[in-house]
Amino acid sequence: MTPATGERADAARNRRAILAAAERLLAEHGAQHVSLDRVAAVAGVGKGTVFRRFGSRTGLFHALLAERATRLREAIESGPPPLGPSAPPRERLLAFLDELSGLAARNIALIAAHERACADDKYADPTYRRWHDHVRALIAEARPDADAHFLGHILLASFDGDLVRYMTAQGDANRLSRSIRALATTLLNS
Amino acid sequence: MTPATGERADAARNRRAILAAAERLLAEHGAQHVSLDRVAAVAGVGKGTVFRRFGSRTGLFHALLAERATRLREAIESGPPPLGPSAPPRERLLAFLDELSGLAARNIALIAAHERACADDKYADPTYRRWHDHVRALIAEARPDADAHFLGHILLASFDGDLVRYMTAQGDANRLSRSIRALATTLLNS
DNA sequence: TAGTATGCGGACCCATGGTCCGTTTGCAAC
DNA sequence: GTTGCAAACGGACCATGGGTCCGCATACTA
Repeated sequence: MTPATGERADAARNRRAILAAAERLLAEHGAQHVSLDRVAAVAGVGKGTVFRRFGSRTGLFHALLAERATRLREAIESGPPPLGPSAPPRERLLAFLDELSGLAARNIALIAAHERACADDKYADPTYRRWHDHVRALIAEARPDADAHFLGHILLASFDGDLVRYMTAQGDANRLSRSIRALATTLLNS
Repeated sequence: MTPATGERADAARNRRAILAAAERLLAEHGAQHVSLDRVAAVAGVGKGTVFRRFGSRTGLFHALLAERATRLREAIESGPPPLGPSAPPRERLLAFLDELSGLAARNIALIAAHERACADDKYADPTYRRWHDHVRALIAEARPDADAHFLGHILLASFDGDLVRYMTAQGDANRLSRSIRALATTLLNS
């Protein structure tokens, strides 16, 4: 994230190393066993460097998630339909949820780590807010009578770490996205 | 919870004191500032006693929640309709969700504390499992075609600590239960 | 090549969950 | 009462992990 134009060469190198290390530890051990000490060690930098770069544990995981979500964000903001602005809200919402399903399924450990890093006041997390704003706006457009704010949170709850883990652990790789589609369709069509 | 017939008098007294202390701290400070040291201090017992009684932080909050949920559990298992077994699934589910809304609204801090205590593998928590089993069975009965397991988790996600806090912080005391009713109705009738 | 802002790293601090064990105490048998 | 002991107590102690600090190193600039 944030290439920060004026960044010194060693700083940039370390930033990449830290992100890569966190990613690797997340993949190897669960979300729960990634301490910043270990991240620093694996990245080959001091602990202080991690904090200077990312401010906190929360900041680190947010950066990691934001990096992963960049493409999706761009597609939503200015891409072609069905993700982009020109598609009708129903299709756009379904397309967005599909993409998010894939993202979540591919990054289970990251989602879980990010979740617990944001445990108090998860609604404050920028990525979550962006997603929620998007979903809420689409719901409000498609169904002006509903509590779009509430339903937005509910739809995004489909990507809760435990739920994604459960839904993808059954050998049926598409169950998650299928069930979410069904849910969203129901909510939009009723 | 668990009166444990053979329990010594001092043990019983301390158990009650600990639960009361936890409850009080939860109410006074947020869910995040309740350390077991403080609970022990406020209860007027040693830290070891807290752990001997409840095993862990998770165990303590589970006991607290279970205590609060006892009445609801009994009503579901053997009470009169609409909560009890003799009511039709639709009404039964709506009644259950209503009760849970009230419970959640009255115990926001506890819900939040319990949530983070069960952060890894929340589906392992006995109270959550009981609720989910109940909801899932009712959904499956009313709508055999749906992914009842998934929808059960989604419905229960309505009682996420942050969401409850948000929904009740707007001055409109009934928004939570209204929106959940609407959601459940939609899911059951589609 | 020298000067400076930027970055580095790891020792350090502290909060907190969890353990351990010597001491105390409730309870029951006599 | 007295006594014996299982049960419970409590708080010192440990390990972990997030976060801070500051003297030292180094990438850039003129």
